[in-house]
Amino acid sequence: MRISKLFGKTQREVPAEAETVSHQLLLKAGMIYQVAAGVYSYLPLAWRVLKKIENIIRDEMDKAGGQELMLPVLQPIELWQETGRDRAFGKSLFTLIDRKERQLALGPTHEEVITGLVNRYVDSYRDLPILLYQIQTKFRDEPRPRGGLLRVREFSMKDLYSFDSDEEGLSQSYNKMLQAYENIYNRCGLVSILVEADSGAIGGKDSHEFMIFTETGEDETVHCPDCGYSANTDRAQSVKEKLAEEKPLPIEEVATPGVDTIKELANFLNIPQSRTLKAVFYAVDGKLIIAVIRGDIEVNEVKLKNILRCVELRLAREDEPEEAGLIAGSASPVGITGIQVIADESITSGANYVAGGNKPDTHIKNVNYPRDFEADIMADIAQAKAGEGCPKCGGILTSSHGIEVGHIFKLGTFLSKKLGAFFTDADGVSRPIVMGCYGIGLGRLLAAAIEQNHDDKGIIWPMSIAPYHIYLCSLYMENPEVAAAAENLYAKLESKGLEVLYDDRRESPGVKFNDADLLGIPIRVTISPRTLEKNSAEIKKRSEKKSQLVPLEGIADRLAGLVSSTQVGAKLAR
RNA sequence: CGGGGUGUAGCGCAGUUGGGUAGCGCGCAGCGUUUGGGACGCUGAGGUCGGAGGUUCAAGUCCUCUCACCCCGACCA
Repeated sequence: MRISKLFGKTQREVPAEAETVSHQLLLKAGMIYQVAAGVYSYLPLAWRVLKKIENIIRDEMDKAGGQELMLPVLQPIELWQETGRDRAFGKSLFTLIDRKERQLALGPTHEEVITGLVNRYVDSYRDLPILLYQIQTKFRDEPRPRGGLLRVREFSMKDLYSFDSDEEGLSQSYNKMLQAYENIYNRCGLVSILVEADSGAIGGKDSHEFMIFTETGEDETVHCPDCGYSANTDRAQSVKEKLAEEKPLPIEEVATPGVDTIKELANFLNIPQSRTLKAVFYAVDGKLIIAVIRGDIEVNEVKLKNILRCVELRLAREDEPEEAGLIAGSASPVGITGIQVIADESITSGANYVAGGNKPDTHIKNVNYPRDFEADIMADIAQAKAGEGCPKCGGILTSSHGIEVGHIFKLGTFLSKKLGAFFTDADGVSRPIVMGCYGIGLGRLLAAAIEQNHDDKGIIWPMSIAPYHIYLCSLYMENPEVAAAAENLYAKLESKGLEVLYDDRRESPGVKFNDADLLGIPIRVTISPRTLEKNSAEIKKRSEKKSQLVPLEGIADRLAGLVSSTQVGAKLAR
């Protein structure tokens, strides 16, 4: 491809609104164009990258035994109502009304549709297992699109669905996908890590995410350097600081004027925050509840939501506890009735906590569970954080930010039961199909690749997903010898099947070199009067500082070798 | 939805306080001189100042309403 003909230009300046590196570089390189919030056009360079990623994914899915098919974006809303996932997705579901006044959803994912399809064609255990996948556009009306391609409302995604006759089969399918995903990230030149995850609106039991660590990642994970335990903080467990056991003392009121946060309370009484009990109010599907947890620990809302099996969970507004007759700032479950109390397991150890007095400017000392209050539900609703103990081995957890580039789920049978997808087993008994699903967002993967592979000059594409292999940079195109040599080499490289981006513009060297660095093509070949004096061209890898002068004689073969030898990228970390 | 912010030429911004002929840099077009790390000179094109309503002799600037986009929280590939 000649740059003089390429649609899209690099830009010197980039809109101030772009904050993440990948967003800035994609805009600066002229690879994407924003049409609306979370909606982008891909220009040719970005599209080439996306197709390369897609082909790697397709290849690995096929190798794992997947069969590709195509499913509709338009889906009747009834299908979503049948599984109840219209409520789980809530406002994220794009819906529209057709001319006959029927409500349709734009598919945010395709479990419902594919299960219906499988139901029609699978009758017997002999038809199982089966792995089906599609790579296509999905729609989610995200509350807040952000970070360029990292979080958008319309995006290309690969989803594979597995259908097995039992849990054992599901595990096998799951492991196949696990391996395929590792291969995908590896081939895309990305270092990813597998972490335990929450399944969210998709539903199901076990799920894992593949994370790419970056400074700007929106997900937080904890991990244990000792045993390798890794989990998204959405679901991570941890061993909290242990408190000394004490003999329970009698309850005692204490005046605490002007104190209404845990921090103030601890300071006021000169005790650690871990000796206090915190009461957090949530509105759960319109109803008020209290979450009780040790003062030094945060409530994990994902865990809480899962336990309550609710659709909407949010922190209560300030006026809501008051309306219920509760004193925000001095609230506790002690002596409270008529409101659901969910307590964290952390409060079962330790003793003689300080809790709210349910009266203004008053707290109570020596509160002990279960002596002084009851919990309707006792569960782990604690947020894990770095420095706490590993739940598996007791090591010290660390944490890091990352981008979720893949998510796999063991769905089990809840969708097949709801949608009536049953098969007949070897004993002639009708059973629900055991399902799994496995997703990768292509655009996000593209953005993550940039997040992980760039420097202050621009992108550094891994060879396997680079839009082109070679940036052919000819300096002083008006010099006929340069032009002739460059054209000659361009033709030769293309004839060898190499993908060449040929900078044939009459621009100054500075412009060309800067664009080459920005666009991040893995290998740069420069031809100029200077190199031609020695019958040579200069070869430089984008990822390295040094360059070398190479004779034009045989250079095409040499470059072909260089391209194939740099195909495979980083190894997967686990 | 809650909080914060921004809308002026394709892009980056100034001008708004205190109303008075719409500006700068980049980019774009033409000519010339240059050029191994974002060159220089001259000439030129390009703007419903996000939109609607209002105040005023006069509105980018003041008032009201509204829309879009970005950032922080709840959601996800």
